Amino acid sequence: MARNPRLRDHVAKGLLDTAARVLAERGEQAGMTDIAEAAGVARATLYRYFPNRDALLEALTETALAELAERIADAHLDTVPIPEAIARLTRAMVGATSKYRGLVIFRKPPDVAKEADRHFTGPLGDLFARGAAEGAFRQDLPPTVLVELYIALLEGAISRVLQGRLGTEEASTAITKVFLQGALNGRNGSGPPGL
Amino acid sequence: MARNPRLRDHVAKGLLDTAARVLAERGEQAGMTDIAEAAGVARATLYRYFPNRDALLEALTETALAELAERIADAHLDTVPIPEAIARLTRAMVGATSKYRGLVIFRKPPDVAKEADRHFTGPLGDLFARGAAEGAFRQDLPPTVLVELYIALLEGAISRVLQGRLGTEEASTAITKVFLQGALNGRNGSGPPGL
Amino acid sequence: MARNPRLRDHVAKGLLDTAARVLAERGEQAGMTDIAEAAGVARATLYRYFPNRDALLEALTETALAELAERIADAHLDTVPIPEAIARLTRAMVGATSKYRGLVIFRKPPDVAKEADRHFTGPLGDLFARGAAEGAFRQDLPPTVLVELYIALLEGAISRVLQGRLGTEEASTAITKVFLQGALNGRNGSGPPGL
Amino acid sequence: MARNPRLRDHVAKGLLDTAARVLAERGEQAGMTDIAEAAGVARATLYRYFPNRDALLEALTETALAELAERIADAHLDTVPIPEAIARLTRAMVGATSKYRGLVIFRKPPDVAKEADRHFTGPLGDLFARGAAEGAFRQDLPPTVLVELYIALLEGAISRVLQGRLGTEEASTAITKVFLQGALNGRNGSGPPGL
DNA sequence: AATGAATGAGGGTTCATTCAT
DNA sequence: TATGAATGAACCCTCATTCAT
Repeated sequence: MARNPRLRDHVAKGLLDTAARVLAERGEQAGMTDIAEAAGVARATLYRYFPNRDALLEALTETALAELAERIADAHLDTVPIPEAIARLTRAMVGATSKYRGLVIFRKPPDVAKEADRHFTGPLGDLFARGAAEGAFRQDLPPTVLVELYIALLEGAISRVLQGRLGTEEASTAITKVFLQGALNGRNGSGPPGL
Repeated sequence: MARNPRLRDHVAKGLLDTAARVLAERGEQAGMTDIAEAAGVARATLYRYFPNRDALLEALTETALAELAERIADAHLDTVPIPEAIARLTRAMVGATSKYRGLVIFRKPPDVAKEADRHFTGPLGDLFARGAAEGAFRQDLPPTVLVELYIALLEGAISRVLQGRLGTEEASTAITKVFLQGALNGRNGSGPPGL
Repeated sequence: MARNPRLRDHVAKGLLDTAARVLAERGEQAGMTDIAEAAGVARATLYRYFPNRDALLEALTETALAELAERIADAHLDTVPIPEAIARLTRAMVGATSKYRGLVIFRKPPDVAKEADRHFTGPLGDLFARGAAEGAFRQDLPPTVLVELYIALLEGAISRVLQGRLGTEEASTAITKVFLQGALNGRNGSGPPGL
Repeated sequence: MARNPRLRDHVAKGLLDTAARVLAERGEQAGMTDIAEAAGVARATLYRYFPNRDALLEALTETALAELAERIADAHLDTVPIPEAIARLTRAMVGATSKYRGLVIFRKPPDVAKEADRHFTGPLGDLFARGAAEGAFRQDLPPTVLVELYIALLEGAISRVLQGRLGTEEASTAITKVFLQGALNGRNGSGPPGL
């Protein structure tokens, strides 16, 4: 009785996990039926935990973003040079998102914008802002565009990881390498340090 | 009666155009009703031309890919150096897709794989194969991965163009620059040294 | 083709008839399923004619009230003395409503108020206003209360007719007699001694 | 343990009170959830006292009718003349029902018939039987019909009281007056001219 | 050939009811 | 005993698809 809320949260988490998996497999058009079925509960039970489909999706997004934020925080991006920071960020995101399927995280911008901005664009924006301030990036493209391209690479990589067309490590390494070489400022002749 | 097939094809083309427009406007969840309505015909008529929704989407993909292939062919990629080829290819793709909305072109991979491979992976694969043969690409990543990343960038760029977050030219230029600097082999003195 | 609208209206009328019957039988909580089933069509077909449950109920009410209004108009209440007018009105209403079940006509006041006022309260109000003006009614009760009681009698009578506990004629006669003797002005020496 | 049944009955009574209140407020479509919530117990607890919704409604009706019967008994209808008896009866019923909301008492006839007949039709039937025997009622309508009309007036009055369209006293007085004048035997020279 | 009409299957949601603690 | 959790059945509604004209 004392850990009733605990239990409840635990079940809810389990349902979210299942939902993540099912949405990843069947696509965003998977129905409540599919999710409930996959979770081994009745549809009505699913509704006990999430009052409607949107609530579930929202909770899913929130969870995914929270996990992501935690990983990003753990990476202490602000204590290392830009290249290393991007390498860490990439690994964090590709790793974290393999579970929550890119499509969920990178869903309709208006829908997630609020939460995403809080958890995600924040740190990422900080990182790129620092890079720009340090003159680490190439000067012929605005940092905002670089951010967009980086996210595009991430999305693509995550999507391919989820499809099994790329391994997690392989994908992380590849986009880190390509993006760093492609985006960093090569003026010091040095180039990014080895990964 | 002799040009019945002609006429039929012509009408089908018109329906596909409408479908492309409606799907672009209303998103992939636009219904047959919307399409038929927008085309000014009855739903049943739409079904006379495309036996079911999937057939329509397939035809749409096919058409889009064909248009794309034409543009790519027109670019004569094989007559110019790799960097220029990639620049042309990028412009062609970003430009072409504005009509058929990325989501249609880059639909569920298993669905489109067949057609895409025929029209699209073909030339694109040729290009990257030539690049690999010429040693134009960095050696620490397999060409297939580079192709994936390139496509990821394209998808992201197109998506952002469609959302109005990036201009067509801006997007083309940016991904060309970043991808080239990031993917090309820097041994010829340019770019940062290999990672 | 020419009588397409005709046909459509005809079918819609049929569905309304069935709906009236089913709602009368199963009560207001009868579902779209019941109605469609009773009409021998698929539920989706029912929705072709009435976009949702409320629309159907509204149409039903409207139809019932229209029929009622027609009957009332035919009765030319303003050409006869009050007692005869009330007798006619009663017959008209009890007769008309046997089909559309009182519950439909006398539904939630806020819901039907608009239409009801237009068709129904109008003539009825006129009649009682005239009666009041002529001094036909007893003076110890306000005419508005008399209207309410009259309607209450009507509702009760109709309900009992629908339940088969009273015959149509029997009910009409009874409430006419009782209401007239009870509501008319007995100044002509009649009426039981005062309470 | 000895007064377990006592306690049980006491709780059940409390639940019925709450149910009466909630049903009066939210209408007959109030759910078990609403009732349990308003009573401050879990839904399952409600089910321990009333095995299902119908049982609860039945118990509610039973209670209401019992209360009614008590009031009627208190009125000692058989000790006063018919007109006074009807006046008392009317006040008793209109007053009593404010709590149990007419809709509960006058529910689907087949459902309540059993109970109603036992508690309610009994005394009321007795009253009208006496009236008929005394020759108090008009002779041109059978007493059974008069009973029906009287109940119809009661229902209507109660309903209007509950809707706030009529005051309790106002309603009681009005239907008493109208019904008496309308139903009593006018042999003493009264009555409106023949229809 | 084109269409209005009809439909079955499914989607989200609610609610009375049962189960297990 | 009281309760939170779980559930199945039903409801309203939509949409891709088929039928008959």
